[in-house]
Amino acid sequence: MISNDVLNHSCEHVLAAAIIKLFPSAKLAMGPQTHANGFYYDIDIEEPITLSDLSNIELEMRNIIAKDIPFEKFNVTKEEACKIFEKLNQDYKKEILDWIPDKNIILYRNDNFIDLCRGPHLPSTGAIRAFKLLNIAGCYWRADKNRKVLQRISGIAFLSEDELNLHLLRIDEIKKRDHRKIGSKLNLFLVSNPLIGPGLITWLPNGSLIRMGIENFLRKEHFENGYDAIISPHIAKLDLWKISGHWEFYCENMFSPMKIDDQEYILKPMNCPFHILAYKSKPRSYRELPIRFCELGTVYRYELTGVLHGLMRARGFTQDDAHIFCTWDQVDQELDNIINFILKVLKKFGFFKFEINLSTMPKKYVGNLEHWKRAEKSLEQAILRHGITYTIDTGGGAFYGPKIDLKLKDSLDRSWQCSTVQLDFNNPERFDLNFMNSTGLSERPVMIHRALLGSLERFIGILLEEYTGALPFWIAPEQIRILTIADRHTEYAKKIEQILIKKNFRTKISKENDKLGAKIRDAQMDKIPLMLVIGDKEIEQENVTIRTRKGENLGLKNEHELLAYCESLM
RNA sequence: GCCGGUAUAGCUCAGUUGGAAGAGCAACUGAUUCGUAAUCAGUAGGUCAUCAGUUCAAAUCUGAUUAUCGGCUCCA
Repeated sequence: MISNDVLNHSCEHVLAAAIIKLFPSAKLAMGPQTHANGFYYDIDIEEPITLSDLSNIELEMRNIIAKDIPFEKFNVTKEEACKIFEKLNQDYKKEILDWIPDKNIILYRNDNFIDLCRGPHLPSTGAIRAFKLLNIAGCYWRADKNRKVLQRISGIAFLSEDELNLHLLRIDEIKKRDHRKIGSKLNLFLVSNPLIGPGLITWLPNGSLIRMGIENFLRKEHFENGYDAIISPHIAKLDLWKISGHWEFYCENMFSPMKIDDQEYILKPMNCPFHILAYKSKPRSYRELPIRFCELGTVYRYELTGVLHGLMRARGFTQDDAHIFCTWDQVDQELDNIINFILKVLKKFGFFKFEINLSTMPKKYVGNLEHWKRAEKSLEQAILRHGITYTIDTGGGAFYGPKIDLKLKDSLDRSWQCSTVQLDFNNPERFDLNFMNSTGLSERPVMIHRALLGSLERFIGILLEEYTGALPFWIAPEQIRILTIADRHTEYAKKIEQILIKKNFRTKISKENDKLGAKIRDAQMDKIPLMLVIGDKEIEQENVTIRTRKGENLGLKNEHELLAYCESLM
């Protein structure tokens, strides 16, 4: 059984050999196989490679594969390797040799192409059955922006044409589902208006309905789970961010201060300081704990223009944020509640597969070590109690405490990080938070930051891609469209519309002077979950005919049956 | 921010060697009153992203700016 890693790795050597043949002056940098089933090679080459060059390179690669050249492994000393790459004029390889501690170096050879490589490889190039070059990109040597920009050619290899085609279909499917395309087709949001600015989102009526639907759902759930609401401003004095430590540790993600009345203010990158001050607004007793403050808080973070991506990565976004203030004894129970809450909410949106990442103390951190260890342990045990598989990201925590991130898996098997739970014993310290314990002594509470969906914008992006815009009934901006056969049916249609609106369903009457077929087509294109057809027959029997987005005709229903059916979809 | 693409009507896109700005859909107007994915006809819609430059002549060539897309974590 040949692993994908070995296959991709070998294909990458074929790519390098092809490039050297076509561009003899090219200097090869590095070319590992990627995590996502593929390979790339970074090369330093004078002339820019364009997409049209890829087919030539592919052609040369096919030649090499057709010749079925064996991969020969051989050992040399570092000095010998250095001489070989000197002769081949491969400076980057010589640099890589410097980082390798071993005295003996493994090289691989195909024909007259030699590369520095640990292997393993396929026996020969002929074993590569299917591959494709996908992309060209620029990137820095060793990801260091002070060093030379190289050209990266990336591609993918498989053991069979079928697998390759499946993969290409998947790439196609991902492109088709791009939330930015769906968003503009369905008039959901503006994200690229040059007068508003990059990474800033304006919700159009239908998009606003989706967002408000989610917000209403979240509010209801939070109140049922013992949270209290906070509403905080979008800017605050720089001093606040100095106390919280953000100005010191997070300033590269914050927008520059603005001057108001000789004081410096900052657009908020987080909601927590406001919730902390809300906690501090009066003396607290142990009887009040845990205190759970929630807010759909819009935050602004500076992101490099190059990393902005529709709703998925924006400069202004709204978090379903909450901060829980509790005693150390209450932490475990609270963590359990939060994980249950997260799973419940994500399942409501149709996500059932998850992964968890536990991120531990980073190099840049505040607080004492003992608290860090205790907090990391609490988080780990909370995960274990829920039996979800998890991985540990050493050093990936926030500067003020460790965290767990929950990723959901979508139907194309992509994972998205949404939920996050962070323990914080630093801010209570910084802001001098207290409560009176049962023995009359002042004690310091622990703080838990958590978000369920993360950013509403991003989550809606994920939903749109998951459902290709055809959102479930309960969250669809327009749930029901009423289609009349002829003008004389409009009056009855309006009556049905009023009945539905009174029950809080979102519905519209199709206004076009079109045939039924055209109205159905429009509704299908607009991804409306339910259509009600009204003609002579329906009016006569005081019924409507229900047609679903999937094309099912559910037949005639009276008012009561219609409402019951709609209710069942909520 | 950096590297490389891209920018033409609301949307999807044509536009040849530099020589009069195009189509389909959407919109609007009129006719049609129709039973489960497109009725017909007509009208209107543009500083070819912006600003400079080359040229007798620029959507087309050059430069800058803006926006946008793909990358910039994986260590032989």
